[in-house]
Amino acid sequence: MQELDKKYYKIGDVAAILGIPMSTLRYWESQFTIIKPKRNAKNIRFYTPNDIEIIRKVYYLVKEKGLKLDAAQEQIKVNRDGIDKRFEVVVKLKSIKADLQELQRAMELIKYD
Amino acid sequence: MQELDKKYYKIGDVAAILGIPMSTLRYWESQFTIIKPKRNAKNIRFYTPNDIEIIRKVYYLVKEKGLKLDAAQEQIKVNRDGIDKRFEVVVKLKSIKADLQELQRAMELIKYD
DNA sequence: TGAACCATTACGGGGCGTAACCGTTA
DNA sequence: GTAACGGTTACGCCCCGTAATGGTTC
Repeated sequence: MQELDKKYYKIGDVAAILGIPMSTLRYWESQFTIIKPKRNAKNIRFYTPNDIEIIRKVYYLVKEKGLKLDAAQEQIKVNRDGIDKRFEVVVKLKSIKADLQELQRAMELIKYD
Repeated sequence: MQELDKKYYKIGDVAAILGIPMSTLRYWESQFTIIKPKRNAKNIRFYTPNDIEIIRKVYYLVKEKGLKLDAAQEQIKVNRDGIDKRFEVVVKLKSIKADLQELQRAMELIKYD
């Protein structure tokens, strides 16, 4: 749990922040499995900053790129995978970099043979 | 112009090949700028294999991934860019590979100093 | 003449909100 | 009481074909 996630927003706050009607936020929540704000004992929604980021992505994909809701949700999930794969590539490149540095050190030694 | 593009298909052929009604092919043609089959003097559509490939991508994006038509067209254009960028990376990696091979040759020479 | 093509239009289903209503809590 | 929240429902717009119609070519 990150520090950022300690702050919560009510639906009205989120609507104001993102410029999206509350009714739309509720509708999206009914359609997306990835939008799941917490609730308090009185059943009031509480959104974390992470929830808001997800909704921001949905807004971008649906309103600016014209994806259907299903497709948008799928895209968000796939994007996570994409990020993971890019991360793996970075790890491999760092490994290669280490090998090259090792090679460089070896060559330095030759100089002073 | 590639050899493949010398073969042409009429709309009924394409409909049979892809399992898409002719009416849908005509409708998509009216909605997409990237679907432009040639016409003969009698105004009959003639699709190249490349046209068919584009339509196949549209089908995949619209029917299997659930994108809107606009979004599907945009995706196909973006994908071309993506392919171009991947190609650029390959070029750079080949350049690096050549450098490394040069380095390897240099080290071989040291052995026999 | 029938089969395959053409264009155009009107209709229908589904997706996507949203307005409207009523109830509850602070 | 009023403002902000909750849920539910019904309506409406728009997207996406598709059926229907009538015309042309082979």
